[in-house]
Amino acid sequence: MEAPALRPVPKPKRRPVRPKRGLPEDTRERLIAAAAAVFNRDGYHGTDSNRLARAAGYAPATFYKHFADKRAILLAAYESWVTAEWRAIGEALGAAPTPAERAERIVALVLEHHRRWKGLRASLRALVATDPVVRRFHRAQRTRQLDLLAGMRRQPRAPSAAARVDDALMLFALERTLDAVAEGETDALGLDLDVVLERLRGMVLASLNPAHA
Amino acid sequence: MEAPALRPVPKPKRRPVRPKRGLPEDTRERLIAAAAAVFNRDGYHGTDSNRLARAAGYAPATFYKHFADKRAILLAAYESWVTAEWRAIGEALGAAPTPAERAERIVALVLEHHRRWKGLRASLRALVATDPVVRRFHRAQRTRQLDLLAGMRRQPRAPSAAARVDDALMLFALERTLDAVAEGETDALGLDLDVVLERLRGMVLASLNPAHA
Amino acid sequence: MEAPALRPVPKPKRRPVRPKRGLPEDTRERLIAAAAAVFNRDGYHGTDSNRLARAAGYAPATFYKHFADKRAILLAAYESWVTAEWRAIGEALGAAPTPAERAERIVALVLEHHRRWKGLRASLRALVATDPVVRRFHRAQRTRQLDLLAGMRRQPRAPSAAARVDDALMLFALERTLDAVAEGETDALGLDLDVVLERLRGMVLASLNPAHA
Amino acid sequence: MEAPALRPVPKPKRRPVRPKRGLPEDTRERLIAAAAAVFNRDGYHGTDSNRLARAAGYAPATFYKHFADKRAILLAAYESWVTAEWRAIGEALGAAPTPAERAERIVALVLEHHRRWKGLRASLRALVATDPVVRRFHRAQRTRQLDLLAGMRRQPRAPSAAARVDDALMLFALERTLDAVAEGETDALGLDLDVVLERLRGMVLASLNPAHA
DNA sequence: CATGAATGAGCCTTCATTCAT
DNA sequence: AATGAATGAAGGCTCATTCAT
Repeated sequence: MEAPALRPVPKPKRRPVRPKRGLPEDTRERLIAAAAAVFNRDGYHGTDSNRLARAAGYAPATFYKHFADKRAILLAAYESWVTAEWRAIGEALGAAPTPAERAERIVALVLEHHRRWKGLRASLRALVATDPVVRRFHRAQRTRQLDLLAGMRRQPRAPSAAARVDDALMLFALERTLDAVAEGETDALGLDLDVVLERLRGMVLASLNPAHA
Repeated sequence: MEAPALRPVPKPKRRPVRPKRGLPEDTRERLIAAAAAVFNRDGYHGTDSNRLARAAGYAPATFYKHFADKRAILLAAYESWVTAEWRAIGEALGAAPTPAERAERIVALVLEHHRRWKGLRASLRALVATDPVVRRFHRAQRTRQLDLLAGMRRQPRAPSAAARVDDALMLFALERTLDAVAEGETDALGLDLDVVLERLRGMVLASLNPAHA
Repeated sequence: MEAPALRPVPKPKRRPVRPKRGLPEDTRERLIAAAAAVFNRDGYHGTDSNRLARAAGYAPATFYKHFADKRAILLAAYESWVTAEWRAIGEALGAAPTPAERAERIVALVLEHHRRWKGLRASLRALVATDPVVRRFHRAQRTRQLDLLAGMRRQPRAPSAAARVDDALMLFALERTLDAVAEGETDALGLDLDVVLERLRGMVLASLNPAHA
Repeated sequence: MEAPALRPVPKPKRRPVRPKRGLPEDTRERLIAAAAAVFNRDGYHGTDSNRLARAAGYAPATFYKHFADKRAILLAAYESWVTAEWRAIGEALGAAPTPAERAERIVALVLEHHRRWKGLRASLRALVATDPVVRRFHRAQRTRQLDLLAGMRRQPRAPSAAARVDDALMLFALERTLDAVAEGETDALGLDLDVVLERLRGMVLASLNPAHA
């Protein structure tokens, strides 16, 4: 599936132009895009399916023609989000020749993504913590992410168990820290952003380039 | 405030004995303990205030005599949880002579706590992500935690900005990883638990003992 | 259970006096009485649980404190109805010395009941036809009714299979015909009410007094 | 109007072949046949007009090109049902020389019809009880049925009021009892089917042949 | 201090029906 | 003639919270 445009819309509130009678796929993508924006702004527990439909310019019933329930659209929005992030990283890496540059790009892009989708990520974490289905989905993404990371490494020899642990721990730390940065937690703790990012770049580089470690 | 007994109760469901008319402070603590247990089992959004009250043996209205709202009791349970964890760590450290032993104790204790209070922590993360008041409270705890950690270090010279960043990053990584362990995420990813814990011990030791790094 | 007052209330529509804070049993009976009246007036599919609650002077949530769903209150109303009818018949029979008088009383009382609760009975039939749980309940009532009828007979010797069939067929015919009378179907067909009732009395009498047949 | 094929279809669920663009009359009959089958299976309140249309291989809007609303198609299905039953009875009577054989045929055929269209009849009863328009329609059918029955009698002398009452009561009893048989109510009451049918045959015979009574 | 019956607002979901193609 | 995406109104049910006792 092509990822729908994941850009936060600036509080539509009033009904946007009615996109009456579009292709189902377009409707679905409009719903996903609107839901991502609304979740990002109001949180999963802060909206309801009627509002999600209205935000995309549709009536309540239209929502249920495309998604079984609120959770289903959250998963769809999550998938879009992951796809968009990975595509961005993939593109950036193609243009970065040295491992150091790649590490820098990764940190920068992930931070940007976490910043832009701060609220959506928060809702996601809330549901991963709470909802078994969302948790399953989340773990599948994580597995793919680990595999991708293994493939990025310079000398992909037989991947040792320890290497996979290191990758996973790096991902946990990277993600958790950049969420903290995005949400202002590091600021609140008085941490210097440049130092934080420098450390993260080091972590990512060490992970991509384990020979030098 | 003394932390109330934070032990997960195994599905009370049936009304416990009514402690009718005790000291207000006792009532409050019973409510907190019951709420912690119920949040841990069913999640914050998985219960309601009536059930919290009943789980402690009180009527709905009694709940509101002691807490302004549902969030307030979550915060109280959170505070209890943090207090209990820190007290346990403090006690354990007193009995651990070498930095390596201290690191080991810390990892073991935090893991045990995260395992036991898996559900409560999940709810907490959900609300930190969502609710500004909970977030503020959470940051205050984090600040205290950072200060505590700085105090634990062998040579508490002038704490550099970089050192505080390292501490914070270590805490993020430790906490995030042990949540993953507690929730079975590392198992699902096929990671070897011993290796994971070994790495974490290394991280904590390096943090306690920066001179050796 | 004492049967609540089953008297059709004349269109309350506007909220009656709030019976705030009564005994649960009183509330339950008020809800049942109001539901019986509303079902009788608007039909089962013509109301909703919110309206049933309001008709009894309560808020929607109160309804669900006493009944699991709309069907549950229909069953309760049905039970009240049956209980009331049987009690009336029992009382009338006590005062009727001869079988002929008893037959007359039975026909008259059942007709009166069917007339008064025409709409409720219609809803009941609709649900018996449609809902397995209501059907089960209905059959249980019918069984009791058959047993009662057998007990009324003059010489209760070994009840033959054929006698039970005759009783059942009599009940089917009596009930169906009196529903037709109550709903105006016999009028619409141009049938003479006196003749209809005369025939029914004959049927009932033959059933009570099989020796003479 | 020719009665459309009234045969219970075994759970179409998946869209049947699209008969796109046929004669309007064909479309109408396909819709009626599908609706009869679906009402019979799921009940009037257990489906919606979209499903009825899809079951016949059409789109929702097509339904409303042929029927004013959901009730209209129920009435059409009802009419088909009655027509089919009467035709079957008419045919069977032509081949039955003696009154006793005729009575037997009538009971057997009506039972078969009630068994096959159990669910449709249940919905019908529900709506007759509830909806004035359906009730009117139902009474018109009943009047025709009474007239037919009067015509069947051996010596159609001046039809007395009492005779018409007897006919109507017989019809009520026959129909009600055979519904009970079809729905398993008589089984649930432990009634012997042979005895029940024997009694009904006697009733019908007495009605056809009043001179012998 | 504790009660528990009662609540209003609102969420999730469905359905009979329409309209632009 | 047929379509099918779209809909507004409403129904069933829950929950955080209150108030008379």
